[in-house]
Amino acid sequence: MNRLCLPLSLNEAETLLLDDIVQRSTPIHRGGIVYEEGEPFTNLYALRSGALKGYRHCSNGNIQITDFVLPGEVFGLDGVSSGKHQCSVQALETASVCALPFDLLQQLGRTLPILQTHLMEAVSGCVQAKMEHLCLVTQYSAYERIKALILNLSKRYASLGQSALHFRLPMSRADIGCHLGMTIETVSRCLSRLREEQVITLDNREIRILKPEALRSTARPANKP
Amino acid sequence: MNRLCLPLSLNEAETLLLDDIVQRSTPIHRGGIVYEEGEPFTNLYALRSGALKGYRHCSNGNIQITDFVLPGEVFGLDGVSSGKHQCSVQALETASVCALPFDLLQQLGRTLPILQTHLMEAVSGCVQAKMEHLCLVTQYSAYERIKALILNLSKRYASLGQSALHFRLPMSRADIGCHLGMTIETVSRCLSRLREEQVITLDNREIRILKPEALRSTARPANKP
DNA sequence: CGGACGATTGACGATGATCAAAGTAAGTGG
DNA sequence: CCACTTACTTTGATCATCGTCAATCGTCCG
Repeated sequence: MNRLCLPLSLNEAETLLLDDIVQRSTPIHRGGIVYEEGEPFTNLYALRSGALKGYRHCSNGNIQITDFVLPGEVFGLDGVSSGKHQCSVQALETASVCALPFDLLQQLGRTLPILQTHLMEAVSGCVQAKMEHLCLVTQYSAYERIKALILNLSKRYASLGQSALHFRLPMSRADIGCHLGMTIETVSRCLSRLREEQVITLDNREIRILKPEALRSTARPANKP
Repeated sequence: MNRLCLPLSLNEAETLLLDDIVQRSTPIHRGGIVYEEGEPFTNLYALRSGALKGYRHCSNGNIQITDFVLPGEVFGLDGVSSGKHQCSVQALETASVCALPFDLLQQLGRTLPILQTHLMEAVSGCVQAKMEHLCLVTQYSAYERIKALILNLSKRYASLGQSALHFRLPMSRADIGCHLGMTIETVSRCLSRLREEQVITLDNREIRILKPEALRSTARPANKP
């Protein structure tokens, strides 16, 4: 199992143990589904390459994109508690995914306590991220939200060892809008504004960050402090 | 332990077991803190009377009210994963709280599997609620959000055996605004509109629902379906 | 080559934030 | 018990933001 798959600090023996339970899947093409809302929760997953979006049908039937998954990230934690997945996950572009059967992971967790810890941290980080996202969406303007998303992606690409300043947006404007709670037109306008202000250059989905510091939102949120 | 505290279907013997570990606290007055963000997670809590708000400091220092707690509800689940509370909880009015030491709960869970199950369901329900809330905030107009909140409170009061159509809002307009992502003025205006439309009557915080069916948002969300 | 999809841009209007003011409730101290 | 302060709420006027509608353009496919 590649270190890309789970960012754990394991020794070689431990890595081999973990390696045993990893199942590699055939590549999933654009639009392909990894799992769907309501399916029984059996695996955690790690994304090896490509990009995914997690989304959910709200009570009204609307779709809400809850998160984007980049290579090296673990996903599928929705459903640990209920035993059923609460979200669906779909490929934004051709993707390769590792499946980690959860019961085996838990078994392994008994001999490798660090695995348990990492798992817990992952769940907790996931919840925390959701709350930060809620805050972003309720308290910031569309422009600030876009800046935050770009910054977020930038940080995550950087932590994958890729360029923090030059990458390709794997998702459409519609996906961004659905994630941040705004229309595609507003997404497009905000991106154009960032381009005009020479904070970024943008060629379709190819983005280059010119002024990283301008993305760190020093601006106060829409609501009062 | 009162059945109000944990809505579990336990037999008498089991109830007695659980009763042993419950710690009742002295009443907490308006503005009092149950626990704060960052504190180590040691207890689950059940609210016996009064009302609470859960809130969080976002990365920008802003406050986001994540939820309101009504009597009979369990809270404190934030922090199960990380071991530290991710939210703070404060009393909106004089409140009485039961503390359930988590380690004892887990111990008890080994002999009472149903307790484990209920706990898991609680966590999962909590996550689900957060996602519904995200959906509400990103996709609905201020007016719809207010309707949803009233309906939500109504249902919860009903499930406590209180009137679903006549109750007192324990929180200020500012709290509502902070929870739903809008200003106090907009909150007030939406409430006034509901009054004009004779969906509710409202005397300060005393609310009476005249047309419950009008609260069930048949209206499509702000964004496209 | 043409059709479908995605993205951009403009014009317009509705929603909701902001600023301001006044009214109401609640708590405090005499 | 009342005067007074403070906090909370309501309402109005104005303005910015963002959604809607519409047209155009570019890109990716078959």
